Amino acid sequence: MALTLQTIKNRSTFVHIRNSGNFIKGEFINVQFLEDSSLNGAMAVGFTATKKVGNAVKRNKAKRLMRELARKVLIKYGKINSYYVLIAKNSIFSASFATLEMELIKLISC
RNA sequence: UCAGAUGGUGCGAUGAUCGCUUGAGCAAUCAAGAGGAAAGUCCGGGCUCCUCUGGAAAAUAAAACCAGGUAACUCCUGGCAGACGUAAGUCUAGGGAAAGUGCAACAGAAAAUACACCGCCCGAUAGGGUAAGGGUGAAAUGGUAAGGUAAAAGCUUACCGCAUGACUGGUAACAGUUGUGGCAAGGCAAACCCUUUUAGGAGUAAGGCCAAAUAGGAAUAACAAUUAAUUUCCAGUUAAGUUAUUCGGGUAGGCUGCUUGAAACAAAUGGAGACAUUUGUUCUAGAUUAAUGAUCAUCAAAUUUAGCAAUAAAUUUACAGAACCCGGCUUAUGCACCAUCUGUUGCA
RNA sequence: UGGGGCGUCGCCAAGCGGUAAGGCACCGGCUUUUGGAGCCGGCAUUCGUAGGUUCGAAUCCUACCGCCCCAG
Repeated sequence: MALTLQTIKNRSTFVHIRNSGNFIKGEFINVQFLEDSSLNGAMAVGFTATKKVGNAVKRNKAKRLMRELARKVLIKYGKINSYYVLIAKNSIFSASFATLEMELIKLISC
């Protein structure tokens, strides 16, 4: 499977997704989702950890966790030609990795 | 044993699987990959650009016991003085109040030139002498004792304090000894200020290079049946216009700056120490939505729960993430360990 | 990266070396049949935190914490 996972790097695309995409609320992470046919069969992921999550160490840790989740979950279950933005919540550190996986699968599939 | 002082060290280890960043390689793959504070951005430098021929003064800001260390510092080391502590030790913006200006609520007679409010003494009053006694205040113009006097007073003497000359020790700050003076010079300079010393400004988003699209600029050539100016007409010229080519500036973006450096480690030598010198070995992060993670196993540590205990289960560790680079300071920090030292109690 | 400012009662704030003004809100009382309005009284013990200077600090100095603004 030749599915490539791009990362979103521009602020303008983040704003675009936030304005026109869907917002799905979860227990540990929130997801923003937008379908776009101009991606040519790829999938793009962005990660957001605000200052509410904690200091720099905690924000980095949250991003790493979400990156790992994206690699394991989104490649299998995600839709092609779509943007995903994962937003960390404060409770992400209290959950184990397996529960996070289950949560993300549930959020994506609905 | 308990309580403390100073200085220092470490932060999980090993293996497997899946991944991330950089470098090398055609490729397979191989190698490397966060800290003592990376933090706050509080100081000092390197590096780069700007201003200036070079300097000086003013202004502003900072520093302020002595000697040394350092590329430099407001940093560090050693010492001196003062304060605190039973002690080991700790702390100190620690120059100048006799250049000048200013401040001190309330209370108190008086808060700074003691014009004496009460009191004491002389005296018939007027007036004079007197800082010993008022009980205020944070602070009241040397303290105690004796002599002295009308009452008093460094007025005199002794001791203590203070100031100052000389000598001795010390590189010096300073300390000690001894003589002299007879108390003069109250406090606040983290109030203004004075003295001495230091400082040009901006920052790697500095600076350098490459360079789309769009818009605009310049040059050259061509087109003219157009418009305007040259008083009118014709020709010419100039300025507008269109097309083509070229040029440089420059935005997005990219490359560089970027990691070999006052470098790290080890040993020896010098020094009381900070530190310096020599020799050897090593190359040790370079991201830009910003790289170190996830899962499993064993061992080690901590916490919680259950248990009389052995032990079992769960959770993972404190503070915290490089962003041009060094030297410091400050702040945040759990646990374990090491070295030297002090006091107390008990025993010998 | 560099520069500047603020923090005082629940809210808005004055004071800038000598016992922390005021307004709104809140509480109690008076008045009223009741409420409102009015009148009287009450409400700051670490002046963001810690240390220092001083006889004395909200005020001066130093270091932290939080918030806001400006330039690039």
